[in-house]
Amino acid sequence: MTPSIKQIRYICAVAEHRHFRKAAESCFVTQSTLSAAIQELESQLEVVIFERNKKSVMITPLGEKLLDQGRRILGDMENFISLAKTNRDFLTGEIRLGVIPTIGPFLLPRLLKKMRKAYPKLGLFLKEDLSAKLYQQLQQGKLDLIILAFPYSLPEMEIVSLFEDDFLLCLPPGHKLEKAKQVKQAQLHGESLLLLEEGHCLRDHALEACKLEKSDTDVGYQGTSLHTLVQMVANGLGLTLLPRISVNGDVLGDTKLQLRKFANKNVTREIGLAWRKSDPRCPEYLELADFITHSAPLG
Amino acid sequence: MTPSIKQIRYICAVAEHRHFRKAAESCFVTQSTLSAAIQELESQLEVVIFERNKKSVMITPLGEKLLDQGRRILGDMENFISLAKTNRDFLTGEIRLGVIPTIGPFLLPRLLKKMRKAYPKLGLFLKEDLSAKLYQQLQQGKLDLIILAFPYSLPEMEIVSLFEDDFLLCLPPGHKLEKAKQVKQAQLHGESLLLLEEGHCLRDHALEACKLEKSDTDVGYQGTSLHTLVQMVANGLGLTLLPRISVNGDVLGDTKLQLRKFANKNVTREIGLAWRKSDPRCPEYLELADFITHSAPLG
DNA sequence: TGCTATGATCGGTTTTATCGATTAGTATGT
DNA sequence: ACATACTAATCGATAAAACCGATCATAGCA
Repeated sequence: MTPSIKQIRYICAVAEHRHFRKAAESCFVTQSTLSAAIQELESQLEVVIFERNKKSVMITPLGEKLLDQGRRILGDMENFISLAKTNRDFLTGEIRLGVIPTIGPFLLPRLLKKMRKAYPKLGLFLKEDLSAKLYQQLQQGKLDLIILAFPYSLPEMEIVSLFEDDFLLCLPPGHKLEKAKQVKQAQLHGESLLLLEEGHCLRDHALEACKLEKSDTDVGYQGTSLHTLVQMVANGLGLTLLPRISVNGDVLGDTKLQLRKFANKNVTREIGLAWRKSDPRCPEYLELADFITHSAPLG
Repeated sequence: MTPSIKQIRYICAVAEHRHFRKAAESCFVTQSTLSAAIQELESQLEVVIFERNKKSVMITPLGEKLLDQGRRILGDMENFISLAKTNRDFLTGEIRLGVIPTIGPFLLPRLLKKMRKAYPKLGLFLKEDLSAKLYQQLQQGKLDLIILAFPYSLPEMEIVSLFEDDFLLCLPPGHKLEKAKQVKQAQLHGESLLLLEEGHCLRDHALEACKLEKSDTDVGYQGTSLHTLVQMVANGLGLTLLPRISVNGDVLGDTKLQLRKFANKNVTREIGLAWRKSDPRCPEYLELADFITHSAPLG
């Protein structure tokens, strides 16, 4: 049997007041309650903590040791409570979050649901836009936090990495690359590679990841969103690269498109969180980053 | 409101198993009990520790911190219990204690009563004799512990001081020294000083304390006990020195004898506890010494 | 569409905590 | 010597809680 916090409290009170009735008062209970609790503790542990005399209360040597340890327990319990208190107002209020279109629709649905549970008092204002626009608004203080894909230059901003998001090759059924379990970057030369229109960082990251030049792509067709691109591929207009996060986010829908991993390493983009270096809520953002990393790495 | 140990236990169990039902089993309660307890904790602290999904249990960042602190509390509680366990068998069994006649009758009555309460499982076998005899028996292992007055030479023995016991001058009503509130050692010259018979260390300590030679005393009368000496003083045969411990122990009874303090410092004897250096129960004796010092310094 | 498994919830029962009143024992004052 | 004041322990009754078993709502899987 384990002693209760209350019992520890009681013995500490008696040690302090050296008087059962006064100790009981200080604990807001009657003397009988306190006496019974201490007797129960002593008999359960089979030790004598106090040597009661009708006129005075003495503490046994063993009692002194137990009291010392007991006070430590109470101290730790206070720490536990104040830990909860100080963190209670952590991640509350409102945060204005910007996300790029190639992340938002796939990451946010699950993430927001979890966040509502973990941080019920946190209000999130959301904005979806291209990296450059989000950066401007972050600078101006119109946003507090942005989720982007990196590498991307963000002077004056604090950046933490959330997780790696690897690219998958998306091709229509019957395509000549369908038989390969994995593809290599070099096999894309000469293929009609469909990408998002200018401004989307995904476009640059995909090209960089596949070691391709802009001239390698068929600029005749450009998608306005990943969903559009998928439809274009389904209609036989070419191939495209999809970030895993979008695949996990069901960007393919009920199309019959195929996906292939790259044999090469590091065909990825990095998803990260950024905020103004001067923002005092930095600790909260770090915790939020931790939360996202641990709760949503695979979309 | 303070969390209970049980609640801390429950959250640690859930963190360990990441599963409410299994955690509940490990705590020997039903899942409903555990769920309710954790919910109560979370709502009282106004924090979210676990993010429940029908399929998995996640721990919030704050939850991790609280769990860390919670484990500390549980650890401290275990220490508390084991502290009690290891000390439970401390000072149990039998101890053979020797005491000299000028201490025993005055110190033991109160002390033994307190010890019975503080160490109910400790049995004490008592022996009263002169210092030299006690020392011999301690050497031979016929005693475990002796209480003597010091200075006294005890080769091979461990000695700890318990408390100082000062001498008081005891005189009959009407004596010429009665008017003085305090007396000086020098005033005793020429007085008829009654002492215990040879062999009692009190005799030597009293002479030493008063800077007197043996020849200064009236060797015609010697008492066999302090009670005898008191009766002799009451009958006008002279003065005597009484240790305070005996006065507090009511050696005077209903006599009308007067007591005077000495103006000089250090007119005292030292009461101490001794045991064989080789005795493995040394830690227990040290604790016992501590107990005596704190519970019986003034008899 | 069932099937299984999870955590939350509800009603009833047992257990525990607490109180007020009383008792027994001790020191103090008359 | 006796009454008084104060102590901690004890007792019986009652209020509070802890706990269980059964059920429910929901999510994932076949």
